[in-house]
Amino acid sequence: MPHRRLLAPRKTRKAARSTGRPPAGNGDIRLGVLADFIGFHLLLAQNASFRAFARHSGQPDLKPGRFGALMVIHNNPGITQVALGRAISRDKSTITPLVQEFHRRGFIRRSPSPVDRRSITLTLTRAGEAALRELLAHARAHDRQLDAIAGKRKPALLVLLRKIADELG
Amino acid sequence: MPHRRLLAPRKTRKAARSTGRPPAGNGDIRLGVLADFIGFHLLLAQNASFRAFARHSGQPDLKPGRFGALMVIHNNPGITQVALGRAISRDKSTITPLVQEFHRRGFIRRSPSPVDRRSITLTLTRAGEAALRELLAHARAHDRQLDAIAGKRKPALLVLLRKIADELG
DNA sequence: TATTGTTATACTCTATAACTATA
DNA sequence: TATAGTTATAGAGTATAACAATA
Repeated sequence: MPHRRLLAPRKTRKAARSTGRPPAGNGDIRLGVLADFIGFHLLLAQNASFRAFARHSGQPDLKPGRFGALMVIHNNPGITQVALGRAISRDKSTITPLVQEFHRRGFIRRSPSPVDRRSITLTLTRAGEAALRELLAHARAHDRQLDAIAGKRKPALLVLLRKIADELG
Repeated sequence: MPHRRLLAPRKTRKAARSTGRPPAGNGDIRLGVLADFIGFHLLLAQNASFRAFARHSGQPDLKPGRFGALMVIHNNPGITQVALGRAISRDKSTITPLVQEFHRRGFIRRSPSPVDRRSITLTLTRAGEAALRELLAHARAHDRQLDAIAGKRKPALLVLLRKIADELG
């Protein structure tokens, strides 16, 4: 169902990040029919997973959306800004400050496209690759927690999640 | 937010995956090691579920966060603003404009608490219950799609998702 | 002193529209 | 005409801090 954030902000601000958890004390709240909705539990699980990752990633500087962008640049070196925007479903005007931040931090190289002088191609620098590797290490450690919870049901779980993403997307 | 969408919605993804295209011209993006992460698929599934719900809910007027709040008030009539905030993990300063909007639209009644003169208790009006019912109908229809995808594995899926939310939350 | 609700303010993320320089 | 990237601006959602009333 509801694809609404019932429990947690999808990203926490600096102050809230120190605790990393939503305020406690809602134990006596009744959820009603929501309790049987797959979508609702999907939401809760994803939020918990995200919070746990943010808590342990130790990269308070690298904001939520940045990870996916780094990943896409890594896997698609030479991608243009507009293509990056399409890949992560963001408008080009949203990409501009993002790549500016990456550039300021020395994570990417911006080179004029050899084939289209309007375009700028993006590639990760050594520092960018290193930052991504570190994030990936945290992501792997985090996913090992999830693996431990899923146990031998992991393949079945992945199949279901993939089906949901494919058939509903 | 939905959160970080790493993939464009399916319709905008290009099908052509065959010949020698430039490494990254458009939406044909390679995901790399993320592909085996539970957390990543959780994210995609939740985003897809969210988009599908938003697409079919046909309630442009009722903004995202509002549904969960209505639900909580329905299930906990007489709840105070601070308690509502805790239930949906929002600060009380975020709740104020939310309840003001509900009140303006005739969805809730605000009565002074009989036991604590600092508090205001919230209950849904007829109109509020009706609005919630309509949203619920959409939510149910949406979750039936998810049920169809999960099939007889639904109970096992819910168990896993609950475990993830509990142990990581 | 602590808590409830309100207000003032600020920050993040996002988009649209207008602009430029190319195509 | 159309597209790539930048800039200006706006809106939604959230939070912190300070306040008055009350506990």
